[in-house]
Amino acid sequence: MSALKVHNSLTRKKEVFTSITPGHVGLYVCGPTVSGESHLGHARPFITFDIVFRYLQYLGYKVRYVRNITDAGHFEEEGRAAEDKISTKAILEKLEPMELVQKYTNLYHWAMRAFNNLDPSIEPTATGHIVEQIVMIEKIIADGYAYVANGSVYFDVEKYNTDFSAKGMPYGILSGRVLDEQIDSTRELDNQEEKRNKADFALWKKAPPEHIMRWVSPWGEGFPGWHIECSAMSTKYLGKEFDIHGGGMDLQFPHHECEIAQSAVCNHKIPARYWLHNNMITINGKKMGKSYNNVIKLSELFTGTHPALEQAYHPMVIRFFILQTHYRSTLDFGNEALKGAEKGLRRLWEAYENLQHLSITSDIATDEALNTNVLQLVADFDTFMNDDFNTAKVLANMFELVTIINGIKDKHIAPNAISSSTLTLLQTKMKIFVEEVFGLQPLQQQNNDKVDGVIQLLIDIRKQAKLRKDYVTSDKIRNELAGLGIQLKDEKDGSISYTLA
RNA sequence: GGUUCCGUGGCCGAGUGGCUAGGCAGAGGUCUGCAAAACCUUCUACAGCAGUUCGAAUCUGCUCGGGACCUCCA
Repeated sequence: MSALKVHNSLTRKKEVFTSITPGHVGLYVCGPTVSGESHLGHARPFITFDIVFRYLQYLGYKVRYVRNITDAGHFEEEGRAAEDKISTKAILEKLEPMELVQKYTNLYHWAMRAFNNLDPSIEPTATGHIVEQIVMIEKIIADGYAYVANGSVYFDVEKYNTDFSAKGMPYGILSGRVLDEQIDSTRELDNQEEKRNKADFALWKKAPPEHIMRWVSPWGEGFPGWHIECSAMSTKYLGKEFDIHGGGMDLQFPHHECEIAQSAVCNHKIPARYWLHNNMITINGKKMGKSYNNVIKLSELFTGTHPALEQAYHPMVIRFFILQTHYRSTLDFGNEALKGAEKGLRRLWEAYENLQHLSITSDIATDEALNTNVLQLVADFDTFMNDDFNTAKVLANMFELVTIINGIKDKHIAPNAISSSTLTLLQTKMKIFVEEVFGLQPLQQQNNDKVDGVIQLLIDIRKQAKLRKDYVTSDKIRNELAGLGIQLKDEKDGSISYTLA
């Protein structure tokens, strides 16, 4: 079997993946900031790296998957007036930050479960690691790469760049930026005057009196900077150097660049060997993001309650939609595309279920070419996934197999065209890739025995009506069941099956 | 302005030199009492121009168009 290759943003090349510790993989992915509800754009990295997590396990690795929750910082709740935060009301009327954080963490977990994303091995919170962050900042100050200014601490990017360029780790190594070029282009920010250099970034921010999230530190009351939590937590749980760091492309600069700088000072190494970045979901060609005011929240997506949505979309449709594209490409949202994904997924799933019920007794294939073709299509699942997780190509192969599966079921293809061992392999591999690697689930609920009994009864009545040529009755049964979302299908052999919408 | 990516048929998308992915939609057909489903066949492509090459969607240059990052952002 071919070796797994991944596109490493650090080297801008596709590289063979080898883990630091044989048999084990350390995977860190930047999780959500829980100051608001997750939207479709957020779904992409979590589904993308869920596939990475699942596939690495399929390859036999024991994976420690760390995905943080950012619950510290300068937060404002969506739609809540800013003055709430600085009010002097009784404590129960005030916005309690951990209450806000809890609310959105719960919503986030709800969405992750709906997508059938596996739980990460460790889900550390920034607020739970204030001490680790402070220790790390102290180390950076002690080494001379950070300075205190008016209760805040800033990272000295210029000094870092000078010293660490000599060690092969210039600031900008990940994003391909040259420090000198960007100094002029950095815009004005708050408290800019505290920084020695515009490119410097905060490790610790002094909390103004009205700020409600604050912790005691050697530099006074404040809260951690935007990048330090990931460095502190990835080091704690995965070590000074680990295998894969993932996240959205928009995090490449400055977030991941800053992480590298912080960790390099403390641990003398670039923290991760492979940096994987997923591309954005766009809407009308523009990135979905809160600054563009074009986000569709996951709850809106699942219920169809957003002006841009023509209908509700099942979480599995979203998952499938995302898998149809390679993770490094942008993916454009649209109702037509989502509806197409829904239909495609239904077709795939139905054939997948039918496949599990097929049986072939002969181990001699009567159609050698078809048999070979099936074996190749299945073998390529691994080949394509090993090529930087090309889920789109795997799905294309699956759909070619769908046609063959349906052909055998409908007897367009001879029952013994493929051998029983080929069928068994097909059944096994499809199950592994559809359910375990891709994490897909059926759109409809599992059939309930009682409901099934009722429907079978109606099917029998309809059959009898048809024999009498009483099409009024048979069509009534068919049409009214269809109205309830139950679709009857007359099979080639005269039997009738049904699907629930 | 700096860095960088992209432009594939009605829609979403795969694809880095030759073997025209795939899904959805459209058209015709088979099956069916009629449908649906399924299956078979089929129409729309590689932004434009020039170049390299026996041969380019794929390499090079230019033009046009769009995006991302440089600020919280998946």
